[in-house]
Amino acid sequence: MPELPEVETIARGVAVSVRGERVESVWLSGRKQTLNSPPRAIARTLEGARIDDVHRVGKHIVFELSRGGDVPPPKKEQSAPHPQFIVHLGMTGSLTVVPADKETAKHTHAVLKLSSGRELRFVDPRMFGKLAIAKDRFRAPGHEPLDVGAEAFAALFKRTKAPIKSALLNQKLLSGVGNIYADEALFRARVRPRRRGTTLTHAELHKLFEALQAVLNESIKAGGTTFSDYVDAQGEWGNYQFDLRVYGREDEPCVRCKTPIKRIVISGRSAHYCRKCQS
DNA sequence: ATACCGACCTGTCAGC
DNA sequence: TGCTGACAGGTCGGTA
Repeated sequence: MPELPEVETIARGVAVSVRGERVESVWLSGRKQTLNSPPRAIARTLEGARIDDVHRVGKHIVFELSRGGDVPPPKKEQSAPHPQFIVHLGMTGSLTVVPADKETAKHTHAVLKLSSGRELRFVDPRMFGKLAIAKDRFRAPGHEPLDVGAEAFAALFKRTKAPIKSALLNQKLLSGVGNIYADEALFRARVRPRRRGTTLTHAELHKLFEALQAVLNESIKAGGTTFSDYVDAQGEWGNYQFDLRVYGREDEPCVRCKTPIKRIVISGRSAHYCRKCQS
């Protein structure tokens, strides 16, 4: 489900709701595939911890934890940085902060009881999402799409032989771009998804860089894209689905030239483009 | 080293 | 109505 703009929207919403809260207890569904750390480590790290902040790294949501007010840590751990709680939403994950008496949704895999009496709930029907604990300074494998410079961006794709569409989805290059925004950025830059990175000119790479920044920033402003089930921390829908120009518009007329939008499959993912506008 | 492919899961929708 | 197959916003490990 969620790509960078959706994850950013959720992280901001969750941050406003839970900053400063203490985690009183943790319940996990026990489904192992939803966890990337042992359940005991997750419970032990979270219980009693204070949530200092919540932010996005790539497609991950990072909770910064501390134990302020507790007994000071033993000396050897003095320099140990604060642990982090990492949430990846996969395709269908959602994270909401709700009153404790709200009915528990099907496919709920984690519930954090907060000091305010509310609960932070992780729901994920397809179980592609993951919960984990990081020791400190969690890093995404690739560059942040909104922080990378134009030259670094160009260099990244200039040396990859894969179709540019696949390269944009490769989280080791850029962390945060998914299927929707890859298609949208390629359309705006007028680049065909099957073009190999090595064949792109510097001008094309530069246009692609600008296009990607634009679609991501515009979508964050709109609160992300809602297709079926995505909602932010407050349960609100995003609005960027109304601004999509190619994604999900197979056979509909191109907004620029009226040619029907094509859908093809590139390494197992659908790619949408205009065969006239994108060369 | 690089690049595809299936697998991991459940839900929904179109077509028969 | 109900079955079947295709498809879905993501990522991983195995294989060529």
